[in-house]
Amino acid sequence: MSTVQGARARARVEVTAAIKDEARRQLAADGAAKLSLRAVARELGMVSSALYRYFPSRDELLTALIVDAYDAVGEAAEDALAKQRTAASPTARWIAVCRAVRAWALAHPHEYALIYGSPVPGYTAPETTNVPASRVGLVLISIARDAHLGKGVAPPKPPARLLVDGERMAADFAPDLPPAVVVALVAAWAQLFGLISFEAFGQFHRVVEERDAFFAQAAEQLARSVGLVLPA
Amino acid sequence: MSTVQGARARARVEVTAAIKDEARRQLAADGAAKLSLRAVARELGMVSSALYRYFPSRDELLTALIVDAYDAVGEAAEDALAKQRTAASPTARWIAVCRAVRAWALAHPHEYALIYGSPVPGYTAPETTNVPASRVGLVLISIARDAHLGKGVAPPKPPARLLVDGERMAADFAPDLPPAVVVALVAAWAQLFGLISFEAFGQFHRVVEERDAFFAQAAEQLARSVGLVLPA
DNA sequence: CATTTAAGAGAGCACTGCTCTTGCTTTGGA
DNA sequence: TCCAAAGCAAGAGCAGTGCTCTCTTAAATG
Repeated sequence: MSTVQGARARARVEVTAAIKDEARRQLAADGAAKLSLRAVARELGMVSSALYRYFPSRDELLTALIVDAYDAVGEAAEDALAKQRTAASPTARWIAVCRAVRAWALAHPHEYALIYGSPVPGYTAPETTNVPASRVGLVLISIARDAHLGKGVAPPKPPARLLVDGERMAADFAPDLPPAVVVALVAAWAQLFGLISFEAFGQFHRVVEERDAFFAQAAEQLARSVGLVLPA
Repeated sequence: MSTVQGARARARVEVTAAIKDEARRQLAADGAAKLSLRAVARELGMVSSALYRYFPSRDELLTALIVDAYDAVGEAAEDALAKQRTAASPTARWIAVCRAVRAWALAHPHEYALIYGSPVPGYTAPETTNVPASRVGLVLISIARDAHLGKGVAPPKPPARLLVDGERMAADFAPDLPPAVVVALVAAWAQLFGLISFEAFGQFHRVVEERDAFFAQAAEQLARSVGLVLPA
């Protein structure tokens, strides 16, 4: 697919990309609330109505940016893992991935807010975001799987009803992981983004100063909570 | 203070309250992005320019709602603690407070998003929000203090630079707590809101179904991470 | 009672998302 | 090759927004 179609089609993907780029620029500068279709069009030298040939509404443009943002964090996480895949211990890999996600968030706070802050559009995230949204989670799962194939400290056993959830999730994502580990992983996943969100959204202002060290410490504790053993 | 001033002054506080109430209604209905000064004024039977006698801008109105929301969660947490103060173990109190905060968030998702989601206004939260914003944190600290005055499992020792942060925070909020515990508390605080935010913002959609049990399990793990011992 | 003060009403500015109609250009089939 | 069909840009226009003025009326103060 994407064979050499007519020049018209190529122009279309270029304009589409230009719109997204300019929108991302404005997003990074002023935040999602102030992203204006008219301003994007103005900056691109076209009239606002022309932009509707490419994105049927402002929310659709935002959705496109959301998908791109999910892919960007996901890629950051996957790259961090790839760089450490063979050498380091599972715990070191876990911490490296956590660090990478945090670094991306702090470097792109508005894009981060778009995906992990309050949902901006009419409350329902489109289905197209589901796959890119799970990339970071899958990276974390893969680290835990590698670790638990060897030895690993089992997390505390959850009650039976929760284990049902854990089994279903394990069936979907990691058939060889014990359900209790999957449950702990999901919790760690949410907690990781709690740490990052508080830092990115300014909740640590005048509270935590040594943020790198603080985050490293917390990421280590998260690794422990999913049963990864610490290097001596 | 607040002595019986003229009837005009009383009308002012009443109108101010009515504006905030209507704004809160619209916030709960459609979210912060769609909160409109003109719509609030319209609903109250006044003209939009009159509203500016009470709030100098839309952001100031939002700030007032933010302060109220912080106070509401804070009160929910304090009430939950008060109900269990004498009877239950520190761990049970911790979980009760966590549950109360979560319940408030799920009951008022838009107000929750206002304070723990992406920062809406021009990036700087006013200083007036600082005190109400710390109420939940103070409740968590007080539970840990009660527990650690007796016995408690010390969290892993952070590196020296981080301990400096911990000592400063301890000096501010809990002089009798070991710095390492304070550091762990702040991490648990952020992680708690990570769990709640993911649930409130729909990130657990089609992932976690047994959310009550899941949250209880995670809250228990958080208690453990700050050194609270579990009841046998 | 006179005067200062506060509040509401209304018009208006600059902006937004979005729709509709009007022309122009590229495209693909006869 | 020509011609209809489709894609695209432009412009006007609608309804809505935050916010700022001016004007008038009602209350509080001296």
